[in-house]
Amino acid sequence: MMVSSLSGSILHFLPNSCDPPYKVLEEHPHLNLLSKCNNINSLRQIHSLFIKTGLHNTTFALSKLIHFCAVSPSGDLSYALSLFHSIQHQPVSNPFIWNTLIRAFSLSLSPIFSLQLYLHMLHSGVQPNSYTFPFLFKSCAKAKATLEGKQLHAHVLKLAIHSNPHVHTSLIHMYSSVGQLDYARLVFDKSTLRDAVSFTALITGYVSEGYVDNARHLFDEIPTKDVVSWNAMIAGYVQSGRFEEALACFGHMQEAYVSPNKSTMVTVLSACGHLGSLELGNWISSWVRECGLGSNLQLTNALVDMYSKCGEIDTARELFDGIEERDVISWNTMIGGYSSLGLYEEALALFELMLRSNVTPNDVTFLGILPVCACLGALDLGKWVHAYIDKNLKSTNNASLWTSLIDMYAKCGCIEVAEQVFGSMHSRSLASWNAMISGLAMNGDAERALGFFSEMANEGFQPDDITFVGVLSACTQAGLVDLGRQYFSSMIQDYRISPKLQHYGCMIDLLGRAGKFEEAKIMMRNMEMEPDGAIWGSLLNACRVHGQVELGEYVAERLFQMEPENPGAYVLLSNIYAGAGRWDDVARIRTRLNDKGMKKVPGCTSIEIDGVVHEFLVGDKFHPQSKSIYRMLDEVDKLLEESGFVPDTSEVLYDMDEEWKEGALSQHSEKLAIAFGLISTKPGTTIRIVKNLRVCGNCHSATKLISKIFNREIIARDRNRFHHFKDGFCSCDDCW
DNA sequence: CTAGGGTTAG
Repeated sequence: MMVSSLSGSILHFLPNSCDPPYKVLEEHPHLNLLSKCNNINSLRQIHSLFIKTGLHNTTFALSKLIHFCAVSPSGDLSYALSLFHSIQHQPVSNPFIWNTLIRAFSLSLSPIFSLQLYLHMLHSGVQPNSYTFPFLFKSCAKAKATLEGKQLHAHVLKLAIHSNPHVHTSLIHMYSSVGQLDYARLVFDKSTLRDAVSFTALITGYVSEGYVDNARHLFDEIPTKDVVSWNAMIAGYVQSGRFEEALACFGHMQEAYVSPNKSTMVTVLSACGHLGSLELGNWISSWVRECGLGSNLQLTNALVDMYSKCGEIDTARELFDGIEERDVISWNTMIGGYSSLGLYEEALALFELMLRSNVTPNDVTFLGILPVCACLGALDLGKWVHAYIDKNLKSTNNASLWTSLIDMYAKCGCIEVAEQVFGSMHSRSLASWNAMISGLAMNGDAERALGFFSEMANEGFQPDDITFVGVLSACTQAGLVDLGRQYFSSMIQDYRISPKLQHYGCMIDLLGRAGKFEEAKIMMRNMEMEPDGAIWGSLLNACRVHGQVELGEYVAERLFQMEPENPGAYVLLSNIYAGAGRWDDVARIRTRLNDKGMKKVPGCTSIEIDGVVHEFLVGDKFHPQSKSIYRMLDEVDKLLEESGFVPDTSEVLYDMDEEWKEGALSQHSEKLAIAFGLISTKPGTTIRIVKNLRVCGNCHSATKLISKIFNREIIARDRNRFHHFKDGFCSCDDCW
């Protein structure tokens, strides 16, 4: 919208005064009623009283009414407007009323309307004053109406009110928040007004454009820094992710004897959470109690966030439970806290409670819940979330929400749906490309993962370290040694990304599985950092695949030292011995494991039926439908036998890794889950299961056959990848 | 009678 240029006639217009003097009216008894009015209904009553007594004919009384419903939080802007229109028949020459309505729109969801009102004001011949412009500039800032803001700037200059401090600062603020730093700076530099307020307006502009160091220089120039300017600087560091500096700034603030307030603490708590500074967090917590601010919602939310980020989830929950009226941020913070600590059940339980409490979830809620769906393989819930987003949050610009959906579908094995979501995104982010690439890789489609990588480059996206984790893992899953090497060196040379542990992990896994042990060892020696347990672990797994007993023993010893509490290395080494037929050594390792009191993580498979997640352990008889499950299992085994399937008993020991020895092969958790899936879903439905460990060789062969016999697609997610079983084949080509 | 800068979840 363009504001017509201010004509001379309007500038020189002198409003007529048709109201009786204010003083007389101020003493009118009914006017005092407004000060006690606290809701729209009593306002209506007062309004009717005004009509009865004839007060409604005075602009002064109406302006009081309008002010109440336009600005008070319990007011009603449309009521204010109808009051305003009721006095349209006579010229509203009182700028106060116009200003009030312009202010009301600047606070509303459609601030741009205040500009329309401003135009209307000009056409009615009312001269804007120094009160009008701060509201207008706030609206321009909110609506990012740069062009209109510049025109209004011209009006300010014509009216010669640019040296008014309020007008001046709101102008700087407007240019700052639409990203026009040069103009903000120009306004600032042209004026002699250099108080903390105008400095701060400029500082936040620099911060939001990412120039936190420039902001700091300005900050240092402020003659007398007040709380707000300190808060702005601390928040600037927090927004730039420079949390240590935020805390240092907070320290300087205290040295300068400026007392912090609520906002200071809210901001500092956010930094504490990111840095895990529990000590400072606790100190602020007692500050909050001492100041009697324990019931302040913003502060409590910030404390909940800080505690959960510091891992003190129970303290966080206690605070959360103590909140009288939780807002959506309280819920999101708590759910996100559980989610990021891997406490999935708790996160889901709280989400359910949130919905039952009739709190409307928003995009941030789902950013906490979708990773839970992804980790648990809870596809039904994930689909529900997707439908909810489509229905209620369709217009969200939040690219990370769509990315979370892509990730969820990919991790639930629905790579086609993930791709549909990706295709429907309005503006793709780097993260969404990354999610697609690693999603395709983990679903065993290396070729398309690499295809997406080149496509993304064509669309002008610069890959980052996470992209390359996806690309390299695609190579690893598919055993593409040469390509993997090429991408690895291209990452370093062409993209100047220095490899991290995860990249080395992929490469060593890739080389080891291809039997290139020498090359893997050289790479491990040349790494800039110490290889971690995961890297030694993948080398040990490679030793298992290639029957490398001697190297395996060496690698296992390293792992025993590095991670004495991790039974994984013992299990893998015993597998290596079993594979070589060295049963005495198998027994020796098992004794060693038992002596240490370590237990193998039990194999556990889950399957979601109608939104409920059912978990199975080896030989598990706890399920309410246990009897029918075992009846189905017998039938499965019978059919397997009839089609010539011979259980590989050597694998019982060989694969102790996965299910130890306590259960018969046919009672492995994945088979229980599949049997349950067969009796609980309609024929032909895809069965999806999630296993916490790698799938065992015997079950893998059995599942391939089951997919053919029962004509079912079975999608199994194990610890690191997917197996799509169909017609007797698996997408992994029997290599995992 | 109104007015300027900072403030929580990802």
